[in-house]
Amino acid sequence: VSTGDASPAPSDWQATLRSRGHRLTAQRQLVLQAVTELGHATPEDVCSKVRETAQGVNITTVYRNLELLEELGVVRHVHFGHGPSVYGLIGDGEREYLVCESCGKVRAIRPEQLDAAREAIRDAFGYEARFTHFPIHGLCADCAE
Amino acid sequence: VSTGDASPAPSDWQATLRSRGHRLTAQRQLVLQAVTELGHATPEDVCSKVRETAQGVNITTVYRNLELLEELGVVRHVHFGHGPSVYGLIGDGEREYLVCESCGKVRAIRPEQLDAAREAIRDAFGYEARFTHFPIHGLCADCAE
DNA sequence: GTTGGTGCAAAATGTTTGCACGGGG
DNA sequence: CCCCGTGCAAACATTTTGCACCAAC
Repeated sequence: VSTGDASPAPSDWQATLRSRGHRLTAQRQLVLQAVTELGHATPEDVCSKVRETAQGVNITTVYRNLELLEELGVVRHVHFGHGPSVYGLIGDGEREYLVCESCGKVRAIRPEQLDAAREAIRDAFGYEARFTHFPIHGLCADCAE
Repeated sequence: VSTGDASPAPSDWQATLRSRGHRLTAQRQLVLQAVTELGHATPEDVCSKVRETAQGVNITTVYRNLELLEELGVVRHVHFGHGPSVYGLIGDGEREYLVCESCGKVRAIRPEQLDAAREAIRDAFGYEARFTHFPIHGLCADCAE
């Protein structure tokens, strides 16, 4: 392979799809394209984006395709607060998140930046912490003053 | 005062309630009693428990009283996963939580047990992390093997 | 031509709101 | 006797499910 990437290559997901007996549909491609272009998006956001290209697409289809793409390891969802899930590309690696409880600002970081914290948690509790699905909540530097 | 407690004393919330123009009702007391007895409970759980004593109580009333008791600093809610919020007493101090993504087990810990992790996060990002509202997710020792 | 995918409607789930009545202070 | 709290119904927001039809392969 030319890329040293651990996650599926940009079009490899289509092969995985097929090997599992799934089909390649326009909606499926549009949902992935929407997530790619939007960066972080709710199912509602994705649906709106998809409809710019294909009018009749139903939100149900968006939910079903986001779920499938997540199973394939192409996208993942995060819970930033009380609202809807937010989907994003995995692409060149996972991200973990810091969310400020006061100003709501979200900061995406690379997992290795949290290794010290993860180690402290592992040492104390034997837990291997992951902040990809539920982010770290707290007060950011600006709000903590 | 006889207790050195930072949070309101066991019956002090009633005074705070009154000072804010609220009233002491049977439902209000029963909701708090239910949370106390259940330890960790969803609004649905609390409602069922309350109905063991007073049949006609509506879940709306439970939601409204949980919200009020939270404003008063008597209870708080946590999000353990995709389901409903879970309420608990604050009583003798806050708790923070570790939730295993694999087996679903929840471990409650005292905030100071996470001080090393909190310090690592503060050093790296200037964030003051709180795991009271959204817990730490990951793999517990048993599931990480 | 199979059988998986889609659209639509409806249900399920968790929570909030509007409103008239009743009870706490 | 005022007005906060309650019960009830309905709305709301997010996600899931059932089913007939359509389209990918």
